Amino acid sequence: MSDSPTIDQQLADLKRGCEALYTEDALRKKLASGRQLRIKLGMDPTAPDIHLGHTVVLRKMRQFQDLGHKAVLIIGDYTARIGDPTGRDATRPVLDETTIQANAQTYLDQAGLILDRDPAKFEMHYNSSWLGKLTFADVLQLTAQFTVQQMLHRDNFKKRMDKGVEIQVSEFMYPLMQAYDSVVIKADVELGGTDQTFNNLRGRDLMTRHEMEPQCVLIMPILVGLDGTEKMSKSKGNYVAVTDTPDDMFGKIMSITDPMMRNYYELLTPLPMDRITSLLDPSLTHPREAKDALAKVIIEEFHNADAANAASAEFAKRFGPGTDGLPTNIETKTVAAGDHRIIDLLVAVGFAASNGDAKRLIKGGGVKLDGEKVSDPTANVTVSADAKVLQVGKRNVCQIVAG
RNA sequence: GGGCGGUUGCCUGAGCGGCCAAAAGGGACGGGCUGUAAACCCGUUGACGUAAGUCUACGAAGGUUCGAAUCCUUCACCGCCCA
Repeated sequence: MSDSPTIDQQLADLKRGCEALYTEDALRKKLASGRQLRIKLGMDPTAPDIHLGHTVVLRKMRQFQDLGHKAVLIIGDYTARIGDPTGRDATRPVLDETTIQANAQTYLDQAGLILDRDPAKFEMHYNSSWLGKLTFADVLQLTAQFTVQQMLHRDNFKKRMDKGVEIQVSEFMYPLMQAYDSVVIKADVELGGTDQTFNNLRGRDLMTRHEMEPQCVLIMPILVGLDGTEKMSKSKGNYVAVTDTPDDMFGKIMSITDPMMRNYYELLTPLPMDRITSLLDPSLTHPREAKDALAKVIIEEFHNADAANAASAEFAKRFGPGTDGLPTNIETKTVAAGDHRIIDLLVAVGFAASNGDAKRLIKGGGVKLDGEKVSDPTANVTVSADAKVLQVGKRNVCQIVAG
């Protein structure tokens, strides 16, 4: 960021938000060496949609890049054949080649929103390019560097043993392969989430055995999802995708709880800590404002400042006091002209999952037509060229036109 | 190979042969209060039907019953114990 921060400053910045660092002294030494460090980040090409949770570690990578170091992205296309046992209590299904390629590309596109793709600071490799060339003898040699005890020590293997859930022998290979990646690309630092600790530390072991300077391992915490309890993940639906629209991002971020703001600020924004502290002090900043600022900073990163401001304004217009609650751009749905039952319209525009659902919404008092609450589930609506505004709750609004 | 126990709605989980579309909690959704925050309060939560009601659902397939999520048989998967 500034001209040339001291090593201590650099170290402090890099440690921000981080959960664990193996080891601080080693990293200091590497930073002090003055050479461009090779920062490794492995990517499992199974989940193509990047969300804020993934960006925690990507942002850390970007920090290294900004200090002049090189991001070395490993697309684990070969490791994906096994499936990372991490965080699983069952074996993962194996992906086919085409899917892996497509996912890797998507990942790259989206990670590019955060990483600096300047070739001087960025490298990408598919680990199939070296893992695929190993002979059986090579693999044997590799396996000899690790022990079964070491593997069984690992938490999730242990759990699966206890529960009697099968563990394929091949799954033991996953950490080995990942460790081998570090050897091949001569990593100085490997980044990962807490769930990667075991794998990343194996990289240190293996490098030591290869008489290399072992990589440092920088572990970032897992970002908690919008619900405030589970980790952010696509399957939980508690995520903000980097490809979300500014309005969506804004709305989602505004819905997090106040206590979560600290975590999000620290892990998802570049703001200095003292600034964050004052934003989070309710006597200095109203929590709503702090959240608004948080949302804007995050949106700026994936879109731009104008989009962020627009999203904020739009949000205020829709949900602020003294407004009609209607979005600026109301989505238009076309329906055949003539009379329709209100419940059919609700289903047709996707606001209700079924007729029964539509009736329930009406009975619950959640449906409005042109601003008027609808209370009769059997009501009919005449659709013509004049747009009628249909609302369910505060979030779902569209206008209906004959078409 | 033998013995025992389990498999229920989005999830957890209770379910005397009829009163079970299935308790309870969670989640989700709608309403209230707000800062679309949290907490809290209220309501809803299989499909179709204005409704009466009909249909589909309790691992799978058969069977016994006027009637089965509940009983029997076989199968599948899981757990525990013995060899």
